[in-house]
Amino acid sequence: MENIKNHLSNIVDISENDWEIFSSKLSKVNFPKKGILLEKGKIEKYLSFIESGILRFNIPKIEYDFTFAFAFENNFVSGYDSFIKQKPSLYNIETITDCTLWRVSYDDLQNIYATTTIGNRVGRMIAEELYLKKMKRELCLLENSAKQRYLDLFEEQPQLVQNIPLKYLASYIGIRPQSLSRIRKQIY
Amino acid sequence: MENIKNHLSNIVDISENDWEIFSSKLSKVNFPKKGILLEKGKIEKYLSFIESGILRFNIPKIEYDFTFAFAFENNFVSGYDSFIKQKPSLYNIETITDCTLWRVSYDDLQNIYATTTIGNRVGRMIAEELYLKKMKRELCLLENSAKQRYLDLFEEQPQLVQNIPLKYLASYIGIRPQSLSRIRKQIY
DNA sequence: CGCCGAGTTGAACTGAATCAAGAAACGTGG
DNA sequence: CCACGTTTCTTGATTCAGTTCAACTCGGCG
Repeated sequence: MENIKNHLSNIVDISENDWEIFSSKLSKVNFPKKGILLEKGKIEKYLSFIESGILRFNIPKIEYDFTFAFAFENNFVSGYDSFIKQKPSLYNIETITDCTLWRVSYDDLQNIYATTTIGNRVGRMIAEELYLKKMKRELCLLENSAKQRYLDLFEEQPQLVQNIPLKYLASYIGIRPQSLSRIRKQIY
Repeated sequence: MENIKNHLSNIVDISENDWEIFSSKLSKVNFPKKGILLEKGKIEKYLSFIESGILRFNIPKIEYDFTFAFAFENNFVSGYDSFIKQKPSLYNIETITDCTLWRVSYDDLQNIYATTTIGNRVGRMIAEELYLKKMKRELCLLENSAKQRYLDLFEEQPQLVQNIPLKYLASYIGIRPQSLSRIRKQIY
């Protein structure tokens, strides 16, 4: 829980009082490996902070299971578009490893938004943070080759990439598992 | 200015009073075609709403000028990452056509954030909106072929795409101008 | 032990990049 | 308002990265 505070403090000053209000609504949850946090078609009820573990965002397609994002320790995770609009999610979120999360429900968060200033600040900061991440990714997808994207990911999350099956990584990078296998071979 | 209110009303209820506070800080600016809103290396001072016109986000590279995003009428535009962190921007924002904008300065916005609830709500909503757009784009870049991305863009912004030079579009779609030229040929 | 999903490897194919040259459109100054 | 230079667009030939289809290996698990 201390990690969440640190994480938020990096972006904005939070008074003890504000932190009390926010943190009182957080509850701890454990998910086993391959657990489903959010199912396609369902509405996201939570905004979660990852204490430990790795998750993936995926679209279960007819042809193949398509992974387009990951979430790691000490970050927020949510089917944020579904969460914001409270409409059915277009994708699943599932755990790749065992996970421990701290989460706040939509209703509680709306309550915090409505009754406190810090709520909206925190909400804004989280949205901004997620935006920056997507922005970075957009540039990465446009500018870099598949090989470079793999190397980048590896550099950012070295120890974690080891734990993710190749096929998920391939899909995230935007190529086929066969191609990533060849790229790996070419690197080592 | 009424457009901004409508735009925001679509996402959240704003009281007349809140609107007064927010709108009092907005000022109108005109930019000619090829005008520079934000220069790489400078810090973004404004969050702007586009009353009319089209803009592009670009990175001036050694090899070639790289356009990675556009902004259209009735949307917010800002070097948002630079704006949020008040750090030098990694890219330019320039106008493709003549533009009329309504903008609020960083300081005024921080002031609104600090003194009102609606400020943070609006800020949160804008960040969320930008995030949703990037999210959509991420999926588009990963799932679709260059041809499909072009058709998508064309469908979304038909009359506007006409006004954008091919080379900017190509770069946005993630291919070379030559390739887009061939794709166009293939379509018509 | 045998199965199954994950990863590797090969060969043929395809979409897009690159290099290069010419045509069209555009802007500026005379 | 035309002439010129510059930028943008088109088209061709070649190369390359990544796809597809297919066969095979490896490791884990019932």
